[in-house]
Amino acid sequence: MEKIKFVKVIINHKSNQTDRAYTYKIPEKLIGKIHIASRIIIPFGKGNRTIEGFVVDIVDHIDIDYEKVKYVKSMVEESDILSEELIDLCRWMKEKYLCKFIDAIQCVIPTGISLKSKKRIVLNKNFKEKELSSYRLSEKQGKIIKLLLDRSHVTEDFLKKYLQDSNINAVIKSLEDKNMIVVKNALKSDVNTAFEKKIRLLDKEDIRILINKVNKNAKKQREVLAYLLEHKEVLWGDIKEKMNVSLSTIQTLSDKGFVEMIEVEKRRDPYKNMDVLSTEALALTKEQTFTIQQIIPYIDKNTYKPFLIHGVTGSGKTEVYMQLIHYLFNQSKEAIVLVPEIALTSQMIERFKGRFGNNVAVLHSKLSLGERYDEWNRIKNGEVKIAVGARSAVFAPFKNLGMIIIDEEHEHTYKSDYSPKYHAIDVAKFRCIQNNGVLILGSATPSIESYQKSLNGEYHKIEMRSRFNNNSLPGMEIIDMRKELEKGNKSIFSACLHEGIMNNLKKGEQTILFLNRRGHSTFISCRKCGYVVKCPNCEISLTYHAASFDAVCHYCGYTKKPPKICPACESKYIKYFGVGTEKIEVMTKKYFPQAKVARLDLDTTSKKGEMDRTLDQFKKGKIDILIGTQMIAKGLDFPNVTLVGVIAADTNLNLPDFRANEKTFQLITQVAGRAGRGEILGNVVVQTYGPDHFVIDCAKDHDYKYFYQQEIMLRKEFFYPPYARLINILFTAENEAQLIKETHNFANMLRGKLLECKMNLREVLHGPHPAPLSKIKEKYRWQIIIKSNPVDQNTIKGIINDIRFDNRGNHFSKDINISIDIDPYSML
DNA sequence: AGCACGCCGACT
DNA sequence: GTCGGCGTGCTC
Repeated sequence: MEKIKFVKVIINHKSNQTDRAYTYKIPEKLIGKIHIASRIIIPFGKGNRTIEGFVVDIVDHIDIDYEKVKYVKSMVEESDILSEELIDLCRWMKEKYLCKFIDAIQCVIPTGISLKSKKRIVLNKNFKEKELSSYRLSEKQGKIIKLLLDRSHVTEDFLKKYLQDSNINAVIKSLEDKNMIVVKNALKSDVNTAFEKKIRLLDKEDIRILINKVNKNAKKQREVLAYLLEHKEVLWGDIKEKMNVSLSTIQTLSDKGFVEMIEVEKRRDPYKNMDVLSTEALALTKEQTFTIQQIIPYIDKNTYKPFLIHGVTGSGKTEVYMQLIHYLFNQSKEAIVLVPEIALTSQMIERFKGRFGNNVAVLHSKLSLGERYDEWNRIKNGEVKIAVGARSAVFAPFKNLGMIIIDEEHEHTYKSDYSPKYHAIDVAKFRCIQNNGVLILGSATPSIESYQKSLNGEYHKIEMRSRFNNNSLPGMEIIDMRKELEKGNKSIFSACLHEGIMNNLKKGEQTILFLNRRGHSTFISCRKCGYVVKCPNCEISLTYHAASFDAVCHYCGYTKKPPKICPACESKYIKYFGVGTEKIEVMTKKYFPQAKVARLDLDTTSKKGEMDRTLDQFKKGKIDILIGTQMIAKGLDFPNVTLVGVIAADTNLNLPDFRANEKTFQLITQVAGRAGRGEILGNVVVQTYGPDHFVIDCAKDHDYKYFYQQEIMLRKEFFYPPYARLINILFTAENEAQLIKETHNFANMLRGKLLECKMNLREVLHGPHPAPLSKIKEKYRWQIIIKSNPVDQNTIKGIINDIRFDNRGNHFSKDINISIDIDPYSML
């Protein structure tokens, strides 16, 4: 007799209490079919409701009561969406980020694919309409029955919308108890494979003879046959458009046995309308060749090897990436290319599609569920060899992964905001080790952590110092805005920047103005009593948007008209302070009425395609001055831009954030890189109130190394990463008093256990205290920050987990949400 | 998540 | 004395 085997299953419930592997028996019919990573359906709970689960292990014996163990019900039709490699990755993520196993799985599989139980409600066959009056029904019950008398069924989701109530379980149950309705449960995913019709010629006999068999009057049928003669098979959508035929024509031909209609899987292609310029490999500079030569041996060797390419903007990193990938192809291995965000993605995608055509799949959040799913499937099925995308593309399910490239590796977008708060570099490293792949991090301004690793040998460092056309880096001018004020210039433009813009307008060259704050005025305040207009849901000040005359909360979107009279002291001296991009736009139009001005920030790009439209206009020279936030700092490559103005370089410099210097240096360097990418030398004007700060100084001289030396000393002195490792535990709740109590409770337990481990409390534990954003969307936020020696972090993670789950009789209220961020990007 | 169990207030 | 409210605890 064959040994009965058991599977360990992670079930698809996002509850802390079900975050463990459940054991199931494998029914005979599934033995040999189920393997690790299979997606299966299992009965769960008292009513044996069916839910989705993922096999994480297969074992021979178990240590729980055999009778208690249930059988696996079936396998999901699309069962192999995960692989053993990815399950291992999830297990690692669970440990590393202290998240639930299922959260890690959700992160790795495409959104929308997981099965949700959807209730379908129909009338009970035994229920007679004429007896309706004999039931005493509540208003809601009556509404549901009335609805069901009109239609065959309703779904739970529909009912929720119809009754405008998300809590409808009770009312459904009550009708079920009265035997009036029947509830059917079905597991469904939000995203499905799309199909389309394909028409194919059945070549039984010579087609020319066939055509003559068709009635001469049936002109359309003959046309279709003639077309098919040439093309053999054709998609219904295509032929419909081209020849204006109706489905009945095809149906007739099919009935006659001339053609057949088959359903084929359809790939929704998000870029089908993109006309890409196909490119050939460019001739390489010496430096590029040298870079590639250093990496290729490791591709050949088939071992894990991480590289940091420190290359100035315009040094031609992308061409290096593409040629490396081309080399990888010869080894029939696949590559993932990560880019920070969507603004950058489109230029990168264009270049990759241009070079590699249909071998590229694209993954990012702006795609629809269906599009993303299909792109993911193209990767899964080996139809493509390259995945280009944002953070989550690091999970691309390639079978033979050879390389992961992370461009602009210092970008904060590689760190996830949602649980698990993973960092794409960590995940990429893990995947490359698993697959013996090459990891390539590229940046002009590497993160302090990465650069340190490249100095201590953990990463192989490669430098690219010269710009592609041998252009020099743009000249930087630092303007002390305090001196401007002394000279009587109260405008937001220094004399120097003003003159530069004027000159550019005369010469017909373009200008970019950068400010990292959107809106018109960043806060509204009473000059008499100091009252500041704040969001009632979030503890932050509202930003004034002049276009709509609204005061808007940038965290929750709360909007109201700004007060004309101070609500606190009833004075009329309400003033608008702080400058945002919207105000810059207004001022620019005022000072340079002859210029064509456009603005790019979150407010102007919320409409789909708006961003590409503006950038296209800019590219065509229809815009003289482009104003924007972060999103114009990165990647844009316009040769006619010869002047970049940084309106206020130090907005972030004085924030209580250990990464403030790093962020500022990176931002100035990046924005500066937008200037002088063409034939003409570029110029950058940086306005600041603190021109002596070493960050400004280093940025001016394009001196990353000196910046690094200064900054790493500060990190050491104040015990910050990479010398320390951070953990941020964020507690949120609506009830502030309870939140504070529970947070302190947690901190006390933590303190006790840390003492047991002989940790230096003063150094390690910070807080609890209100989070820098102490209230967002009606929820109060408190946090505990743990700063430790890198070697101690695992111990501390263990302690946190113990407190979270092992505290029987001392548990934390369900009303309090605990979110753990391991190695947070910043403390803000 | 969702379902059963169990303990308190409003009603027949 | 019972119906039903939802707080609590468990699901292989």
